[in-house]
Amino acid sequence: MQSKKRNSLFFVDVILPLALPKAYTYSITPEEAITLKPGFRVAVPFGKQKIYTAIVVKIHSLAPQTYSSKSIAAIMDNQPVITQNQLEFWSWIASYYMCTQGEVLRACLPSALMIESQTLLEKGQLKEEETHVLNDDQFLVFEALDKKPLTLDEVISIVQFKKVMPLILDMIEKGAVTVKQQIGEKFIPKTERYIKISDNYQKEEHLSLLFNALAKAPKQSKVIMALFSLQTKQEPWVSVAEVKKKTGCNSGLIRILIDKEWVEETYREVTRDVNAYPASTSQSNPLTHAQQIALNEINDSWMSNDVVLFEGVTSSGKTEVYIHLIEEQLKAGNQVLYLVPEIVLTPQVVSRLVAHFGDNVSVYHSKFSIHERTEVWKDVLSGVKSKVIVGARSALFLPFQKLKLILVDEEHENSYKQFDPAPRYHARDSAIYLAQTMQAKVLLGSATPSLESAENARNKKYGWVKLKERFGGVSLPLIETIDLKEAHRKKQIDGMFSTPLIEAIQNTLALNKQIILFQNRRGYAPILECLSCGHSPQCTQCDVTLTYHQTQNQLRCHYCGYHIPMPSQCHECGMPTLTTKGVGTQQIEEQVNRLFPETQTARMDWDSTRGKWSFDKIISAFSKEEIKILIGTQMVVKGLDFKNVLLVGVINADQSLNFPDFRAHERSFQMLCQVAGRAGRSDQKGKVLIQTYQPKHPVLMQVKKHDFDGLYHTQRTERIQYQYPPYSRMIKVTFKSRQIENVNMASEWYANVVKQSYCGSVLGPVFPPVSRVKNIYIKHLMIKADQKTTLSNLKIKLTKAYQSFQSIPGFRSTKVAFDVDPY
DNA sequence: AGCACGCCGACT
DNA sequence: GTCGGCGTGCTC
Repeated sequence: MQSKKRNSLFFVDVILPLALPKAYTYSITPEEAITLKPGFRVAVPFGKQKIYTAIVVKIHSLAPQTYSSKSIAAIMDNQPVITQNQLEFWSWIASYYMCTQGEVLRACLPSALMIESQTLLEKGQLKEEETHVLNDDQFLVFEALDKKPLTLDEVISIVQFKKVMPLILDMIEKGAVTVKQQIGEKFIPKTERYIKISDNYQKEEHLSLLFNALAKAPKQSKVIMALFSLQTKQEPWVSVAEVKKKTGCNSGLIRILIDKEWVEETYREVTRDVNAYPASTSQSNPLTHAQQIALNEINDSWMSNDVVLFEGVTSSGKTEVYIHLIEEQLKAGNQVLYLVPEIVLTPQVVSRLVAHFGDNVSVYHSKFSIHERTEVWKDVLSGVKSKVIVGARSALFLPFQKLKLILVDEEHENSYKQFDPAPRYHARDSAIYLAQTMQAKVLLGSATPSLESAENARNKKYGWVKLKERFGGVSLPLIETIDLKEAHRKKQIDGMFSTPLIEAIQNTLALNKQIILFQNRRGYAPILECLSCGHSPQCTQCDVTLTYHQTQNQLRCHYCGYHIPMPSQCHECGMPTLTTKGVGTQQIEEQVNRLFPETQTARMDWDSTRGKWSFDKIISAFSKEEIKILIGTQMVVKGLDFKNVLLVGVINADQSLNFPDFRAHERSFQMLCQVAGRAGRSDQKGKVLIQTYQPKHPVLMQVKKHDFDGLYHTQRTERIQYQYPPYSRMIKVTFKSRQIENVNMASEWYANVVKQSYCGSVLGPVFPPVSRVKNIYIKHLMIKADQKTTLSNLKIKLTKAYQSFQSIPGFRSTKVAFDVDPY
């Protein structure tokens, strides 16, 4: 041990993927000191047993004075996988959002690049006859992988020595080993359904039997005929999509044929690279006059501003302008980052980009498999492929080389903010910082900008370009409110549907047009209630009422996944008088099916669309007009472009307007405008009906007039008056502990310390609406930095207070988390 | 984040 | 008398 210390002249400081406040120092050999540079990955022993992948940030020869350093286990790269620019970006994120660099590292590196002790290794593609490329130890491991996947520790016990990292890395290189998918991010291959005529009926003579049986079912025989004509000798299977296209039949009909065993079904995997996104049918449109002007204005504005706010009403063709901007950058050989709020919700955007830029486009999203993500990471790093990255917020962390443009689409969306775990960053704000460090330009696009961005544009901090004309001169939809109070009084209501809405749906169906019904999810999950005693079943581990899930006939907890079968009588009083209360999309779908039994409907929310491909299925069915009425939450309104939708119904606007949050009005406006934008994207003037108990609400009046400026001015006045962002800055501090007394004491103590050192406002601590999750109690403290105090000053004070907090025994078991700009 | 060490309650 | 709960401290 001693000899190690004496011999070491060279050291590396590394970031470990843990919530540790500082870098750790390891010793390296002179040869390693020549090889290593900042941005290299090294495997390091940490603690008694663990091995982690760490990132080198500094190479130096300052021997640590207070401890003796360990030496690294292995160098994992031939060249840096993290750029210098990224390291600087990490450190900014960590300090701005008050977290550790390790947490940032964890959030941004694809896990395949982060092998550690518990990572599972699997047998790779390498064939038995090619195993001569492996040495004896490697062969031993290779064989052991036959039985089961191994962890690094298990590999160590097989080969009987500790430094297995070089060995494993070499095996990965040779294809003998791959990193196993982690639980929770299972690779779900995209599948497509195929059917064929059952083997029993394939022979001529049996086929006639089949047709006889189907004599009275012309639709069914049409499908059989189609199958017969589409199948070939080599390929009896025909894709369901093709059959549907040819015969216009629906899934129900095919189901019947399968149930009768005349037809068999199977699912086949479809390759899932970016090009699997269907190339868009829309051709590259030359810019309209208005778009061309906007494009010029954006370019002009970039001369004097790094950030430009691009306010374009829905259907004004913002994407077309983006495409031209991207084109300019590609010609110059630069990289472009196109941020979208939720990648699953934007297959149409991806399709259009692929149609224009082909192989240059890569998609990056945390839902992708680790292998796909690693692929994109390496492509971006090489700077050769992947020139245009379409991604959700985490795409910000890719190793860009020549990033010169960042597009932030739907800039106002709150899904750009990460809430948990750390780093709790805002992708829009972080993008602006990142762009600065790379001399890149930023374009913030939105139909309804956030108040922050609008304010920055007004103050000339950002450029401001507006595109008010809808593409092809499509007129804005007519927006009307329906007074639910009056409807109740006149008894013009059936469940959640007022008579005017029902009539509008009927009229739209008669025109053979489509309808979207929108239900805001917030506060509207159905719960179970006993009519006799008023009891509602609660989660045993969280402070929430269980919600009713019809599909599984279960009561579930949204926070921890706890679930029980639907009870038949009340647990409290034993009476069988249980009813469901609250209206979710499920209930609306039931009512729609009752009111319009002949109509094809579909429901789309986070429960009904697990995984990204079921979402695609609903979308494609709706765009092919197999579905007439689409019922859904927030996700139906995002980035979807349906030509045939003429009516949008908002079931209830109130719960969003009345939400207790200073952003409720801004959010409601943005949401309703976005919903409204789905109506009438084609030739005909669309219609939007909003059911509400407050038809005179100022926000609804502004929505009706498409009056963003009006909203902006009323909101601005309000925010200045009450000192809400952007006229103050906020930091939320969260306290968590198993013991309720601990959270109470710890949070009170901390609040007092902050109050003494700071004269701004400290709100709380308070229990949040859900104050216990998985048996852990939670308390929140809000701290406002007014204009006198800078945000960084406040952060310093909060950190100091936290340091004294940590020195108090008894508080150590209470976890503290900071959320800067918690919006 | 893990993991070991250490001090208090319910079991053989 | 031990097993095991989780509070505390440390990891280069």
